[in-house]
Amino acid sequence: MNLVINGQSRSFADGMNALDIAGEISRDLKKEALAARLDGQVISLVTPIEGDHTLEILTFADDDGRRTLRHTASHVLAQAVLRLRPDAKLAIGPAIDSGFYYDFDVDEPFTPDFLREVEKEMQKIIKKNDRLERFELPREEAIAFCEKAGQPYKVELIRDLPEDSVISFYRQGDFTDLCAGPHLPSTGRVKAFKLTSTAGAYWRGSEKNKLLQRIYGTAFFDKESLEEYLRRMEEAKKRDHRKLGRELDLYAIMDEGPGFPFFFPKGMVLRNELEGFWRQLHKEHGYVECRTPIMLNQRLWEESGHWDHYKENIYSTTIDDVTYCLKPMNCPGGILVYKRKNWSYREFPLRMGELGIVHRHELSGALHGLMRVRCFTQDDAHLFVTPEQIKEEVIGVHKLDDLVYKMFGFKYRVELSTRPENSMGTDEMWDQATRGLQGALDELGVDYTINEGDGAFYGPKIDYHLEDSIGRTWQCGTIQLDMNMPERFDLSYIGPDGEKHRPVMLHRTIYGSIERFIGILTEHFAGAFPLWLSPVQAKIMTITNRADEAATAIAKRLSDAGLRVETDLRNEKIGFKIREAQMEKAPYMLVLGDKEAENGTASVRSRKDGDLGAMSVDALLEKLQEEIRTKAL
RNA sequence: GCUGGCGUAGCUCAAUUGGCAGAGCAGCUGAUUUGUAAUCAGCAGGUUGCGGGUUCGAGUCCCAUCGCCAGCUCCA
Repeated sequence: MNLVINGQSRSFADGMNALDIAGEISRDLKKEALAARLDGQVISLVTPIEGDHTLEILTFADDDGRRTLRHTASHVLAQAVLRLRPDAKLAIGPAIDSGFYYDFDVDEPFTPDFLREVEKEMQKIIKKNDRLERFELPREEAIAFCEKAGQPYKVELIRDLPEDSVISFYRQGDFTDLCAGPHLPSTGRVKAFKLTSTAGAYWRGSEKNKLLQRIYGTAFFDKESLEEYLRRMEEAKKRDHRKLGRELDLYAIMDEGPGFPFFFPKGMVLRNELEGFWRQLHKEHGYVECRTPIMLNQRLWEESGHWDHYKENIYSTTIDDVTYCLKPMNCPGGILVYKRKNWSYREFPLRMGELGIVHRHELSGALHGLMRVRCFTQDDAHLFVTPEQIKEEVIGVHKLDDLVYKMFGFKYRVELSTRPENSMGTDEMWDQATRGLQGALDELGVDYTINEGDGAFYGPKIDYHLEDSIGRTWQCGTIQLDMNMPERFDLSYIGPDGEKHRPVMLHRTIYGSIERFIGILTEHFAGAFPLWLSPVQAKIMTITNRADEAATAIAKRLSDAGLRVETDLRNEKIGFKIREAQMEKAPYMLVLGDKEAENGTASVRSRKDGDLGAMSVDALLEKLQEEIRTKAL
């Protein structure tokens, strides 16, 4: 047979497997091989190959290679748990980005001590190095096999497979599991793993189903990589925005208001800078701004459909027999602003922004620092457009998102979410709206994944996800296409034909929520914000109190020029002052002693580059202002 | 909301089988006038989340409740 491997064509004997072939290429590759990709399909290293194909040997560096290793690790985990708890019922056990998990139905929840026992049992299984053998069964036999094994969840999984699907199992020693594969050739190839945590998880992800016990773990190709990963996770925890928010005196959430963040003076600087930039950017891109009340009567929310679809998340209060709702979204308010007058197509697209404060009663267990709160400010905007303008406007919003995220150095992931079950509107509207969003993404050549059934109740949406310090992703920007609200509120504009037409509404955010975005920013920069965002941009410190006057003068000069400065005139050693300023992550430290006081300079120290030497105040001011103007990272 | 874990000084953490609530940092006071990541000394700081209970005695054990953490669910 002829195989093209990494672009090179070679001949091998028919029936050889990828592991043998890797061995012929190099001894190292054979050691590192985890799976193979044959004509694009991932296969096991021990699957015999015949005929002419394109083959790739997959190592840990490849997503599918990594997944194969971790998937096998999850089987080893399940095997170990079954040995220790023979009555455990197996649910599912996939590889995930950070490792793997397995869900079990057990009477007693797992404890941390039990995890250590499971790890020991896994070591034994790995040491024994059992082969993983694949076999297939016809549907009815597969069901009978799982019923006999006392595995009802597996039976349910098989019943849900399409009639004609191949049902495969993997056996390793005393353990067999329903699984599509592929897997490593034997358990001994799982060399470096760790069980990291336990958690409850609902069967098939629905809270209506039984709560199962999940064990999370991770696995790497070698011990060093595993330890490196665990070390990195420890480091990342130091960047947790909840910790930095307190240490840097930016913001906090107190027991008195779960999910309702406080912003301290320094945190307010971040908010104000972000909002100021937002206003400037939107002005440049043809947006106008409005503000709508944070509380409006219940009738409005009934009319908009929020009462039916979102009631359990709405805070309300009744006064004078009228129920008022704290707005969970800005759109109905924006719609009232639109409806105040008649519109011509000539005024379209109408782009109306609002930094809107919304309240949502999120489940207590879902709250997470600034990332998920119960009160937040959306950098919202509603675009009222003609159907013909949809694509162009979506493209325009995407470009704004891209510009903002890139400016901060964020990588982002795009998802297109389609019609959910509990939704309003006709199939036709949804089709048209979804096609509109998809068409714009395709035209832009954006990579995106489709999230079936995850749209808003009034329309499909494009979501932008950003990562936190430990790799969890959070939705920030969103573009939602809405043909329902205009219908419900009977919105119209006058077209070129002089007739009334229905506008299409786009709801969109870029930061998503100022609070969440600040959380992400804090973690992204580990609290060392770029100069333009830094709460204190320059800290001016004296060596002796003979320099106090010069320090105060420089502080005034910089402050008058619009910079945020603080002075440290305390009678302390300069090393001590620098240490504090460095820990406060002040981007610039200006040291003033007798020399500087005499010749009117400042010794400049940068947070990241250390001592930069003496500079005149003019030169310094110019340098800082340039850095702020360009929003340098 | 659910499952599990955890709540001790502003922060990070101690406190033996139930037996006198403690340390470092931060804070305050005093001394020190110092050249690029910690000067020294002293003082103060607590209804151990809140409420019940068991006990001669509870930070420690039990119940309830609030909050936090991880995950699930949900979502900007």
